[in-house]
Amino acid sequence: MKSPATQDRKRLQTLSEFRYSLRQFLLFSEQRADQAGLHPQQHQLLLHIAGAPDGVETTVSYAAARLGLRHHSVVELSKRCEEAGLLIRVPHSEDRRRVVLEVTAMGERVLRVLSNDHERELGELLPRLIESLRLIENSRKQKIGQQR
Amino acid sequence: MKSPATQDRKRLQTLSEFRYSLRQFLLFSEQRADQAGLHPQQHQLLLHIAGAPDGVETTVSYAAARLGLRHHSVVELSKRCEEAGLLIRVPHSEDRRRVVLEVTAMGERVLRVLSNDHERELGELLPRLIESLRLIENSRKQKIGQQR
DNA sequence: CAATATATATCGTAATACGATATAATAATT
DNA sequence: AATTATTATATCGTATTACGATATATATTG
Repeated sequence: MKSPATQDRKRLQTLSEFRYSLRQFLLFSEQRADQAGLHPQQHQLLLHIAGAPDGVETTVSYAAARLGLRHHSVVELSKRCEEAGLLIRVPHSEDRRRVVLEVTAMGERVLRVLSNDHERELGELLPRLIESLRLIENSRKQKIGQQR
Repeated sequence: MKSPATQDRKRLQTLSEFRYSLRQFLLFSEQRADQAGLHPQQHQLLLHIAGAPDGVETTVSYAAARLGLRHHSVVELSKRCEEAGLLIRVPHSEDRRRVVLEVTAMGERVLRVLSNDHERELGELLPRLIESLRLIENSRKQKIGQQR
């Protein structure tokens, strides 16, 4: 059985590996967005609007929740997207406080390409990520077991 | 069999869900780092230094590669970390161009807490992430199948 | 109808990674 | 050994962008 110090080292190595894989994916994502002429956050916003669950109102607040940003950050982001012709900001028909975001035809075109790329890349990344996650789970359980 | 449009929608929904889970994890990570008194990037840097593979020289360049940043960004980041007492910058004994980064005892203490937290959180997130990835894989294969 | 809550918006600021560039040290080439 | 090329780190100014603080408008509740 390995010494606790060695085990801790291994656990850090696994976490580091996981973060590295994650970062690789995010880098890939950023690059593809750039190549498509979008900023990464613009891409994400489009995705969450076009990929909202059926029947959900895609308001600024909804997007903020999905992106993990404050709403006023999304106000700004969505305006930049509107300027870029990727989406339009439509006042809500009933509640006039709200603004509904809708992806334009052009936005959809770009998003389609990006989504295909991302699915492909995730397919490649999948084994690495799952392996890292599995290792993390194992070493955690092992550690907890020892504590008793 | 579902219409292509419906399928596309589903695929976007899955990708959106995946990004959401990912963002949740990253938010969690940021918050924990903050609570521990670190900036997120400081945490990541520590992790990649302390969690480097055995025998690797943890130079600025190494860290840059792992973090997916330009080296000069890591110069700045590592200096901020040094000021915060999280690591020290040691000139390489042989190659005097290089600077080796070493985590301090304090840095290790903080990192240990954060790593435990992250392992726990990843344990919770794991099923969601894997499920998303699996769905992405499936819909991708399905789509490719249809193209023939 | 007043009070409170919610949704979006504005503006100034701070953080930080980057590009362009510089300096130093090592390696390669002749 | 001298010259050139490459590698590693460093400096500095800049641009992006999300944020906090705050404001405004609308909706909801007592």
